[in-house]
Amino acid sequence: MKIFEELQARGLIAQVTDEAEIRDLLNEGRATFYIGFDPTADSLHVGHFMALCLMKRLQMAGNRPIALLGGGTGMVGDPSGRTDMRPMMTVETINHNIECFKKQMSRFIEFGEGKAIMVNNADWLLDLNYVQLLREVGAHFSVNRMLAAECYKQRMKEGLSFFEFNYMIMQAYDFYRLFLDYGCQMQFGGDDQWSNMLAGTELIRRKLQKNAYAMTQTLLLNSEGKKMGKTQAGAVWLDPDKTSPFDFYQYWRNVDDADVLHCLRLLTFLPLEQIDEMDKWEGSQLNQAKEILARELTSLVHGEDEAKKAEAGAKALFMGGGDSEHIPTVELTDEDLTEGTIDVISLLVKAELVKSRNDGRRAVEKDKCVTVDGEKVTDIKFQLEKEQLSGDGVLLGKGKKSFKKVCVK
RNA sequence: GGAUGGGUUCCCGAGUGGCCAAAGGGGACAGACUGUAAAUCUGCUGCAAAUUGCUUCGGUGGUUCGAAUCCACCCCCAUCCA
Repeated sequence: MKIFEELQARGLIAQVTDEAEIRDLLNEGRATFYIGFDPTADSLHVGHFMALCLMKRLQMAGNRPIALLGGGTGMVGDPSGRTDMRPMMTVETINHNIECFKKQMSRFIEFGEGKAIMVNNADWLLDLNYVQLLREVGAHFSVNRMLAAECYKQRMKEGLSFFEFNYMIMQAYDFYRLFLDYGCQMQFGGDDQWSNMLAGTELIRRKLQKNAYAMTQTLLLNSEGKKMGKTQAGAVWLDPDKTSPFDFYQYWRNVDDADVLHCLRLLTFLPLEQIDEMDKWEGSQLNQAKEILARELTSLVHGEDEAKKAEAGAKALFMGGGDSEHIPTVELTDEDLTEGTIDVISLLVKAELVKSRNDGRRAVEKDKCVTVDGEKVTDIKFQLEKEQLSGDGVLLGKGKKSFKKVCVK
């Protein structure tokens, strides 16, 4: 099975401009393509991960990827799929985020001579002259058509500033520049990028009378049509300091039954035959599929060692016994203790198992769901001595799912 | 610039002088049931030195014993007109 067919079989392809042409270019390894990443945060998230996987798959098939960092487009912010304007980021934030992105990306994609290329659109966007741009590029855009684009339609109710309206033009210009400078004839991206990407192919056609292609990737949605990779605490980050490998593992271990197979196809590199085999599993057997999903992804993102640790920790907590060494641990210092003791509520707050002292009080008194080493604690005055917390510490639990080991250094 | 309607807690949204830390729904969290799933049912959801106190209804001032609610000015958003 060739790469294009595999992408299709995995359900990764959402829309294409010219299927026959794209298939040939990709399958023959002749494509130079780009994917843009706007530095909206100081870590990549799951959506970016999918894009990186796509780059990797295509790179393995002999194609040349360009990772475009949006140092210029990030100055504006893509209004697609949003109901309000993104907060404007400072140049410092943007640059910092770009550095973070670079580090994380290099872990997935091979950059360098004859390999993938990394560019920053700040290099050309920031120096553009307004009037000149209007004449050279603006003349090729029809406002009527732009307004009809799906990504702007959603914003017609809530309001769309002229500032954001220009985003599409910037992205189109990026494609045009990469086409000229690197012979990049394809752009890939999330399905929400479709209109922006088409703007690019059209700009190239109008200015150069040349063909360029676009293909969008399925967005990672769950069976209810909501974006995956979000939790109440925000996104599931790839940065281990923002989302620990354990939490990352748990996120995938806990996906809905209805979504496991879908995720395996879209996100892992496991052979399709193996995934099809799992597709026959039912009921509680799906738990195995979830374990595989969690292990595979954690391994890809954080390395095999971290994946094993996360798995061991999870087994210790939920399957009984096992190796408790790898349960996420919070280390306290003497300053966290008062006269060598600490009360449960403070402990819950320090361990970030509750969001406030009130929340902790409720958990203890009302929900009665707090445990210390498996013993239920229902008295908010409950104190822990330093001796209990030294060494391995104690296992603090809130409910059946949230646990932290707490110890004093 | 003009007219009209708006800005309420994580989100949607009710509330037009005290009974308001603010209805209802969603989400989140906890419990029952399970398979660390879903669905369902129940509880719960501002903060703290907790029978009390403090902060919150776009902002700043004002009226009042008392303001999310009334007044003034300002900021922001939508729709129509320019």
